[in-house]
Amino acid sequence: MTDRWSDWQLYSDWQPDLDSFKETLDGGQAFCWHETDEVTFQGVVLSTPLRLRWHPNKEIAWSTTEKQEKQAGELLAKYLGNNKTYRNYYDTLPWRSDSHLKRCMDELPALRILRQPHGETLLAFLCSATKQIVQIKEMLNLLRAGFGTQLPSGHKALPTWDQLLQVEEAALRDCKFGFRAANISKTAKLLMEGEVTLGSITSLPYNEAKENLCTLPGVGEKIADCVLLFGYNHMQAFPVDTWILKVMQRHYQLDDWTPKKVSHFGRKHFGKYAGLAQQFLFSWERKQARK
DNA sequence: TTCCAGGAAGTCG
DNA sequence: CGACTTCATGGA
Repeated sequence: MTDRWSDWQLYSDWQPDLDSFKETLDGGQAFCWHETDEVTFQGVVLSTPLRLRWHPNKEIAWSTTEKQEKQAGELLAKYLGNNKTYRNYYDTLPWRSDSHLKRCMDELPALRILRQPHGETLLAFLCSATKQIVQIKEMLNLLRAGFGTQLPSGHKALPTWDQLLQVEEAALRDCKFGFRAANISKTAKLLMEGEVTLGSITSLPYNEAKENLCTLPGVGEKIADCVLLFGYNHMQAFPVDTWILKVMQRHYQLDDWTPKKVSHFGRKHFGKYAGLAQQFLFSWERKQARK
């Protein structure tokens, strides 16, 4: 690594507490961040190496490698969002009438939904099926190390979907992808053929975008919702995984509901920013389990 | 050892 | 439609 990092700069549109900072970056939305010390994360988004550091006055500082400051600043503005948007999101969620949601929001008062690059989000969540977060990170790190593009700074970018076309399925299995390898290879071909493209989904409303994503092998409702929420900024998407099923059973008395019904309930009950509510519930439940 | 992990898709009744 | 299997791999 020939890290030559720029000076730290202030990110003025987010003042999180430490827990919200950590949970947002490394709580199961993104898998590219690793802690370098108690208050600092390092990662590579597309071809931009980044460091983010939390300060006790709740200011966030960032730095990138030299000559990338401009593109890094623009990327972060989209990736992390801004105070004005989130004041509206928080205010719109039904915490006034939902005491469990309020409890979850009080615990992580500055939690945000990342807005990640489309291709990287799809790739990550195709890896996510019946894997723990640490394992998803390992798979993606192996892929990055083996098949990613070398950056001038010495870091590596994740392979793009075009590049994944050149990666044999067996090589993916060597990166511990298991049965997910075939889905990645088939998806790479389908995206190349152009019936569904990551760009064409951008302009579609939530339901149509979800239908399109679900035509890709290995993408069902849950993974589609994750990609739409964490990549396409569809805040009404309500991913239902095993944790959320547990949450809705324990705290909302939805016993024996199917994931499809729970997803529908979530969008109705929590409203147009249901995906943010989902992340509060998800993070809180996981934190309880760790205790 | 057994169970489960930010599931999806195929089969069977 | 719903219930059950299989898919690979490793953590708890």
